[in-house]
Amino acid sequence: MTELKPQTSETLSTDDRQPDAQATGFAVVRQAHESEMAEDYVELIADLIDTRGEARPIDIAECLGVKPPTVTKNISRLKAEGLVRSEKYRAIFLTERGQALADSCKRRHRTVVAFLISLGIDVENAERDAEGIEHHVSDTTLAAFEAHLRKFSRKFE
Amino acid sequence: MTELKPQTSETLSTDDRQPDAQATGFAVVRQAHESEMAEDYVELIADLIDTRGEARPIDIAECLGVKPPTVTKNISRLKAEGLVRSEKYRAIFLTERGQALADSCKRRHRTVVAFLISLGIDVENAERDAEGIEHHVSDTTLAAFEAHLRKFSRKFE
DNA sequence: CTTTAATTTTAGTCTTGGCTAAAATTGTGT
DNA sequence: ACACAATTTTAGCCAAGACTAAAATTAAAG
Repeated sequence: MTELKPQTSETLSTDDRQPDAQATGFAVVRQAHESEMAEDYVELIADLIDTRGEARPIDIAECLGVKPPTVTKNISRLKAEGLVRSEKYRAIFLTERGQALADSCKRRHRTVVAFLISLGIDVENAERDAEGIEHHVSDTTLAAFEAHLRKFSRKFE
Repeated sequence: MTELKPQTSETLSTDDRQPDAQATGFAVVRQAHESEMAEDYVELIADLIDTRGEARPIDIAECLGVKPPTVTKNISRLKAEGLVRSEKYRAIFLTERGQALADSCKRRHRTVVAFLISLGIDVENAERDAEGIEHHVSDTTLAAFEAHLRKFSRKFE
């Protein structure tokens, strides 16, 4: 662990990283954006299969707030990436890899939501913010969230 | 404040919101993505003016990890939105509105970074994750982060 | 002051992820 | 079984935001 210098609101350093460290940061964000679509889709597909037995494009479209043709196009990309299986005019299924991705996304999502709730944020806001935040939480940060949750839940034993 | 129902890792509800609440959530994320560019730029421009006296496209490009033509194009969009002022072949300046946006972004950014650090995350990871997270933190969540920080900093008095 | 280097802009291309309109297919009700 | 409704796909469009190559302009060096 790097030296824990307790940095409070007072100790606000202006960003003094080297330009390319900063640039790398922005690149990381841009890269995260590219996987967001895949993550949202596989997570939702898993959910729909769980709750309704199948994942139909029209339901995916409604849940995501987009139109069916958008779903068709994106599904074909996910298929090319080996995350879903699908035949024309049929419901969508996840491949092994797709299922694995869905599982880890779901876990991450639930951790972020539970974490925000543990901070006193109401469920609706927690869900909304988690949707955006979850794609940018590194493993390190996820671990910190989980640690905080464990500490938090001990208060209720 | 909405009822604080302590929901721990055990109490993990699968997402039971109505489809359009869910869809709205994804729409919110898509909308956030559209303002990310503007936020990153004005925040960086303010920073460059502070630290180097002026914000040149080539420096913006290097800091963001993109090529100069990308900066030119994006700056012209920000200009159309009334966030920056610029004349051909000259450095970039912020308008009143741009400065105000930069200020609130900077504050948000610093809060998120300080919050992650208070969780025990090292500075490098905190900075990297904050870059992505900050654009998806609602006012409600930001307030919760600040509340947590105040509580945290009391431990060091 | 003039030549060269650095910077900025223009022009044109690409991919992603939205959309509409319309065609193809599947599913349903009588 | 057939007509109508719902769903899915195709085709073609758009805007954002990245890129390269090359032209325009500004800055620096001899």
